[in-house]
Amino acid sequence: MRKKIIIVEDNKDVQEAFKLLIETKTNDYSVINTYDNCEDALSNLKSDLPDIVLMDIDLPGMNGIEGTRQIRQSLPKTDILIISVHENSQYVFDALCAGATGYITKNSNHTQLLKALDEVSAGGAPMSTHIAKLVVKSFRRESESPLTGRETDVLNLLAEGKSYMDIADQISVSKDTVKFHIKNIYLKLQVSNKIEAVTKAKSEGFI
Amino acid sequence: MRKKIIIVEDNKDVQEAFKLLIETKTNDYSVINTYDNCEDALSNLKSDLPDIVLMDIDLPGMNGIEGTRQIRQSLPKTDILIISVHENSQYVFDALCAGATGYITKNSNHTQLLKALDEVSAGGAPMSTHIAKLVVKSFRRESESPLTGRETDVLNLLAEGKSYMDIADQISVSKDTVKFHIKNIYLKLQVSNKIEAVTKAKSEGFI
DNA sequence: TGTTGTACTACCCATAAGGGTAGTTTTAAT
DNA sequence: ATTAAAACTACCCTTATGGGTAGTACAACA
Repeated sequence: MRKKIIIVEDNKDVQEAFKLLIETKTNDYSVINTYDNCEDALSNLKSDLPDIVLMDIDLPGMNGIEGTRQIRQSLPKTDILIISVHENSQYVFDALCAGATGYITKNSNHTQLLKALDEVSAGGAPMSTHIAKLVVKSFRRESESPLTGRETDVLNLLAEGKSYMDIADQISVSKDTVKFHIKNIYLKLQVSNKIEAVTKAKSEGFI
Repeated sequence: MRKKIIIVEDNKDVQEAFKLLIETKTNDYSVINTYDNCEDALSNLKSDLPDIVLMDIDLPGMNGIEGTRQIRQSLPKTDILIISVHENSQYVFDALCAGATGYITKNSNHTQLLKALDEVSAGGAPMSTHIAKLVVKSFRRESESPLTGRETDVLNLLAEGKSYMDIADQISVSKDTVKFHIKNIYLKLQVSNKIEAVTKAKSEGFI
């Protein structure tokens, strides 16, 4: 049985192009409905029961990211493939955080789009090279923290404005130990005071 | 002589609708060119020499906000009126920061659009009620800072990780004066150390 | 004219913070 | 069993920080 697809896209031409492409070039998918806004798509969701949603981001009314969030809540097993003109990191991360399965750009060619559908069906997460780089970079950053667990704890408390003594009490070690950790934090972050350490750690995503 | 208008809008229908509206309903404006992306508009800017640019935000390639910035640089006296579907604060502020003269939403009716053009010509800054509220709110927040100018300067330097001495040198006052300002900052923000002061001031938008 | 807000200077004092050095213990990997 | 990293404790010393108090100078405002 063919996988059911719905398209949420406010540009009629793009909508038709995708539909035509999917209906003619493959036998594995069938576009059962198209919508030009999230609201309409959501109200028919329970009757459509799509396997895959092709979702635009810039939509009148509710945007595609919020739409993604709501579809996810309603049908957690449905895959949502974002097809957007935006390649900036914020959109990509927001979309992925909202529960999008993949994120490809509108300038992708036909082969790439169909490949993306197959990837989604196979449990993959298709995204363009550029997008993939952004995502990889974000993950690398998260795991790249040079700080040990303890140091991260200390730095978080420092960021709250706590004194060495406060921190010592809170994590049940001596004041000198806190000092020791902070000295190491400064070394690793190449800074020499609390403010710089907190600012740098925040900007690098360590805390 | 009629004011020269160019339209930057990727949707042909909207483009045509605006053009028709302006050409038929008024004698004060004339649409001399339409573009569906910023790049094309920019390359003809010096020959078009428009008085007013009607600018969409979601455009293929360069977005309308960046486009606004570049048109401003090239023709500072040209007014740019953003016509967008987005009503969220970030877009509005980014657009206004980029140098947009006004910001109206696409669901504005014909009368409102023409009124906006007249307002722009008269040196005004047309925006919908909702948008205006956002802007007003942002200004209220900005002027709500309890800190004096000097205190704000000091706090900004403090936020960079500078010591009292560093700050004193930088703003050419004594270390004790810096201390004095910082004491007042702590009082006003109800905090008792640098980190808390910086964190609070940042979250409240004072720095 | 006097008041108020802002900016500034100058002390005192106790504690916090930053930097150096020297170790022990725990835990995880080889 | 050995090593290495992480976590921890302790001491020294100097400077930075924060809090208190007491003033002066100047411009805006009533």
